[in-house]
Amino acid sequence: MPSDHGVASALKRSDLAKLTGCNLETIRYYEGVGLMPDPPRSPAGHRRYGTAHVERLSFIMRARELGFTMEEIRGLLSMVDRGSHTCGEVEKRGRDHLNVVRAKIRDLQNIEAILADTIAKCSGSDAPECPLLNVLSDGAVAKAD
Amino acid sequence: MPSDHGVASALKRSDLAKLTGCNLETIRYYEGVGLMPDPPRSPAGHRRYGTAHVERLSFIMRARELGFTMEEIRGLLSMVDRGSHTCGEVEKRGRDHLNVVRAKIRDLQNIEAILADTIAKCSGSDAPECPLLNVLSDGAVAKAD
DNA sequence: CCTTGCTCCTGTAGTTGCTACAGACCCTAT
DNA sequence: ATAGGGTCTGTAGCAACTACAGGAGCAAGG
Repeated sequence: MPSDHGVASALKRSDLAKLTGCNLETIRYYEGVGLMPDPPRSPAGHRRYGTAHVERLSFIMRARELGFTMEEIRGLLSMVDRGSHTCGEVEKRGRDHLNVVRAKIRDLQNIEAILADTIAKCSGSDAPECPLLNVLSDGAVAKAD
Repeated sequence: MPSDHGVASALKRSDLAKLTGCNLETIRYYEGVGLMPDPPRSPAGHRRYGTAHVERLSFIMRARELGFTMEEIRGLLSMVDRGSHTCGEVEKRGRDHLNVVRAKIRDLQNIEAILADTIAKCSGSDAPECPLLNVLSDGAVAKAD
């Protein structure tokens, strides 16, 4: 049985990584940039984590999955840390992010439409003439008329 | 009238930037990474561009607008440079890229749905209780039932 | 002719969000 | 005791640029 040096529910960095699905190195990175607190250390200097760390990193991971940037996550966390957050405040940040997500979707859908339309006109043959190359060379976006 | 040191249709880097909409520094970057050729120089070492450069950079800019990565653009350009490209080959690269674009759209639409559903449940009030924070804390994605 | 102010040159560092390595420690099991 | 892992640190790398510092050139006004 491994000693835990008296630290309650002491998890190693690799344990935290497995529990949260976060990359091992990324944990150290988040500590460096201040998203995660510096954890207590074992006498040999090894990081020891508890349930609070698991919860915080899980929060970060889920925010990441929703596409929040690190700055946005930092903002959300500091609101929660201050303990003075309101649903209205959080909602506003969520809405702002949603708008960014929707803008990205629109951009990608534009690209998708142009690519799909253009590729649909490709012969796929061994000829050098190619509608997609024409679009790239001339900027002419073929109309579907 | 500024001398052009005998270089036909000699454009300065800033001219090329304006003509193509490319950032000034990015031109130098593209030369460094080999997307653009090293241009001829004036006696004082200043870059001098011609219409071929304008066309190549325009090609790159349009590919960029369509979301092609630099490696994809490099591939397209080298096919054209070899002069041995076929429509089938170009179409395949276009299709591969289209698949990537569509995957990104799907990912973002998932995010959008979760965010929109969750935010719709926010009271927007001064209460600390917040559906969005709950999702981030628990991973519970609210159902619209 | 000379200065003023802009452009251009180079190399390098910063951005975002990680990821991966090298080389040194430490810990566990046999 | 020693072999193998895991952990520690600092640092470099990725995409794809962007920006800056410090020096040189160049065109025009006085």
